[in-house]
Amino acid sequence: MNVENFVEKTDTSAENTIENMIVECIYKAVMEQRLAPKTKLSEASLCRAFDVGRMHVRRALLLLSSHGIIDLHSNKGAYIACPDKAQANEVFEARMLVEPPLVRQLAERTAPEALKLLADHIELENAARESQNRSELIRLSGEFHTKLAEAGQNSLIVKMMRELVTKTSLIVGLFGRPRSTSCPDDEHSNILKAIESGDADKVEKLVKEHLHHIRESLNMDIVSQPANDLEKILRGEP
Amino acid sequence: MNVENFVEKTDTSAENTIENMIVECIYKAVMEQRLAPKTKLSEASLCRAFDVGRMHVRRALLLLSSHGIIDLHSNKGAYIACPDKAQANEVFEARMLVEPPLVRQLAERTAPEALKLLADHIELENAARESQNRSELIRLSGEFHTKLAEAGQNSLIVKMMRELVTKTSLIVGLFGRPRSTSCPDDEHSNILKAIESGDADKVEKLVKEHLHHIRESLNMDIVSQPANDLEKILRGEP
DNA sequence: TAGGAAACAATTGTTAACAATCTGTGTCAA
DNA sequence: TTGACACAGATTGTTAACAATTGTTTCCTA
Repeated sequence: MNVENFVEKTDTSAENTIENMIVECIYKAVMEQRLAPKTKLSEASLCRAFDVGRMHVRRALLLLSSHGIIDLHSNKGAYIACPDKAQANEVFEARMLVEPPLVRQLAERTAPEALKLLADHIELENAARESQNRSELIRLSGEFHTKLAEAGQNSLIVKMMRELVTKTSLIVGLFGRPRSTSCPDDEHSNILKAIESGDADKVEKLVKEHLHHIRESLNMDIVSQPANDLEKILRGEP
Repeated sequence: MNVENFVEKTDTSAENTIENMIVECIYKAVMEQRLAPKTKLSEASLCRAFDVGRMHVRRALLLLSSHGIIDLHSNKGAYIACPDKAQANEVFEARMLVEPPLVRQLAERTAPEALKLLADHIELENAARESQNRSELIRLSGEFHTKLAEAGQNSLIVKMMRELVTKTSLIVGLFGRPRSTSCPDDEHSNILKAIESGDADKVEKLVKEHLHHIRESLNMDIVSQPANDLEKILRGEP
């Protein structure tokens, strides 16, 4: 039997663990702004929601906190992260640092298949926009930037972009105008066109502008930080 | 009493947890190349080493694996990551993407205090080089790049650089010439000078060259990947 | 009635026992 | 000698009970 060759078949970094499943679900919920900052994620409720033991939930929470998506307060529980102005600025600074060279590299050399995936993704965005599926559109708008990273074929960059984009979702939810989606309508399409035309300077400029637009659509000076106690007083949130 | 203001004094993201302590120690050991790739980190031995319960060890291992520093094999244990050629290339690609814009930004605007810290660090490197303290020099050489990120004041970038630099340590340990330290002697000093002189183009070029030098000092085609069983057969490693 | 202490409930943190899996060794038969 | 099989030991994965902390309610007193 040639079983030897298949050792580690199900094993090697399959990442199909329960913990990762929970993490993925919460990432997605945050991306769709269905989980707002400061929302409490109690262990018991997560156990029920995913029908798993407390151990897996706690491990998932640890991972999420190490990614900065939630905050773990000792003896008090896990809460969706609520970035303040300074942290929001850090996220945008990091994106301004990483994304321009990333797309520049894409313009210089990218496989046609990767470009096709990006084009398909933009179609999904358009469809969601037309069907007025807001949460879907919000998620897809963010994911476009993750897809850009995926086109770059570097799993480390992809991972970092996923974190940054997810945090951006939190920030837009906090500081954005009520009905705004994080990305202006046709800018993604223009970015893709610039990549396809191989114009590195142009795409770098477009991406910088795009990030600026997102940032400028926010008002970080608002007290949007829902005052912990006030919130509880006004509405009876569990 | 104005106790209200001091709520969360000891709490807010203090990060002084046992898990983080363990993670820090292992990071440091990897940076000093005292923990070689494929080294097994059994739960029991870590419990003894740090004198903590198994729970904390397991949580620390989970964090390390999510950072890509160790690999967790189901039911088999935790092993220091052993990057293959492809993964090593990803690390260098990511650094080539992030570090040039990072130092460019430093050249454009950096507080004098931050530059002082970098100069002090280079002094430490020189001292370690002269006193032939190899493991210290290896760690400091890597940490210089982390300090560059710290000078940029962005905790997200710092975190990413720490991961990248630590993985670079693993890679250099695997593919590097036996006695080489990861960074050529005086290049750090030249980089700092270029930052101080505010010459963004020059420092970007120097950093790119620096990364190229590190990469070129490696031979990734060697079978350095210590065959799992061979290693155990030849030496009686615990 | 307001303030505060005490009991209670709910939630998180920790430990220890148990279950499942893997590793290595020794025996036996071909 | 080689291979298969079974058993024992060690290691990891899981569960459940227990401890500790927080938050809330109740009740008593000034």
